[in-house]
Amino acid sequence: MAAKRSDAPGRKPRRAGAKLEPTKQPGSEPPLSRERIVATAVELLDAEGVGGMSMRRLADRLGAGAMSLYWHVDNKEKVFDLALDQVLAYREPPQTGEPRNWRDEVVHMLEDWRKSMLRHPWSASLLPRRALGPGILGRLELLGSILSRAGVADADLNVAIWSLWNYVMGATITRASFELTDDEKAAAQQRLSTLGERHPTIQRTRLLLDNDWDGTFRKGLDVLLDGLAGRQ
Amino acid sequence: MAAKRSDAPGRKPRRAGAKLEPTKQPGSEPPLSRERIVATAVELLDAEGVGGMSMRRLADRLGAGAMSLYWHVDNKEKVFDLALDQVLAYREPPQTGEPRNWRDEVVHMLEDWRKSMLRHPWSASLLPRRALGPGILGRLELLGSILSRAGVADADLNVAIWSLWNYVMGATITRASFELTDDEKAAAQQRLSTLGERHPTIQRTRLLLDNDWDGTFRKGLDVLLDGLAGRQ
DNA sequence: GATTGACTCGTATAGCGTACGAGAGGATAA
DNA sequence: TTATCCTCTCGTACGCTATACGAGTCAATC
Repeated sequence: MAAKRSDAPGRKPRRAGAKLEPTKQPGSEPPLSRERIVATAVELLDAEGVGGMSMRRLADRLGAGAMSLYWHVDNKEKVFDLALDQVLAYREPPQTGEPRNWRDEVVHMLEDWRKSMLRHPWSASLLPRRALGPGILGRLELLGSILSRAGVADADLNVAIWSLWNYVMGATITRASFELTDDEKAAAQQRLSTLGERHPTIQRTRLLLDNDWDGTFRKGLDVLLDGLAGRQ
Repeated sequence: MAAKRSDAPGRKPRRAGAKLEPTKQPGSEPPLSRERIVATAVELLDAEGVGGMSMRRLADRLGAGAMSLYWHVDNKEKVFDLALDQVLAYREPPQTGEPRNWRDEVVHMLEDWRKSMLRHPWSASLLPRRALGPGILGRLELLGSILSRAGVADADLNVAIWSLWNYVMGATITRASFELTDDEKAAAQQRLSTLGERHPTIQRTRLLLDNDWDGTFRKGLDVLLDGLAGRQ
């Protein structure tokens, strides 16, 4: 009887013996594993987007049967969670010795966060399903520790962390969802001039036509950090 | 031959004559229309969530065949877009005569925005698919005009608008995705204490256990507005 | 009366997530 | 050596999905 593999947290799924690989056909795939499934899911998501990621197609890419995946992973939702957390994890930079000031540190980490997500645009649309994996937790911890070292009082720390998180997530999701608009930009332009009298302000400032996403992100982040800095 | 109804922007789908209803069976449904489809989709989404909203079930609720919907609506994606924009539209308050200061105005509008979305939690997870419907555009215009009247220079206006938008969207999406956590809270608590040594800061500040979402939202918004105000 | 256009919907196709249970194959116990 | 067990794979099947296609209904118009 195939008892579903338990989900105990510390479990290592590798074979006990772990001598040499079972050597199926030479040139065949390595054995399935949660890690390989997640890595391949990220590839598939990158290539085909959220809609193109099906368990069958994922299994195909892995050279396995669709149902084999379910031994390693509860369900499709779980695959999404794992892929998302993997993408969001912070790979600490080599830590060049000089200690930056806290603002630069925060900006660097948050810009990296945003960049990581934009490199995998599907991650933005997956985010709304909560997934507090180790990757996200690691980022939050790092952010909190920087701010704390910078002198933010514990009583204000949660507000500071969540404000920055909210800003980054909102900016990234917005940016990612506006990604594929090139022919749509013409339509937006047209619609905007049509609706100009109803929307004079955003037409005047060309809000929807501004392309400097990175600059706008950075400037808004500065505004937020100004507000935080003024609080101490 | 059933030529698909065109999507020209100004079109009014109603019957030309529009005398009295075709009087099918007494007590039967009113005729299909885009408006009725969207309204019912919102109901269905409220009741069953994103996963429970299928074209068949929507058609059932409307007392129609599934394929009938496609005369009024391009595809399921479009239904989502329309439902989202409907929920996000700003129903201007009765406008009590006294003109508030700009900060209160901004806060009021943004809190209403957030509340509108949290009333329909699925809207947060739908947001990442861009949908620049009239509802969202109306909000953006209003926000821009308030800020402009408050003295924000045109050169800074886009950054201000996007910063606030980003913050609200991030906060709302985060909040909505953490919604259903009651038994999970125990798990989070446990995991947090287990991982306490790896995440000392967020454990100390009880980041994940803080329940005062509304207060945190408001405080963070104040931080951001402080930053904006200090810029003039 | 004939024609047209707006609208409804039955049927069918291709795909989906995943429950179920059989079975392969190595490890262990007898 | 044989029997048992555990881990892992996967073929089949079920119920569901979005939607393409085309036939059919009915009111308005010519």
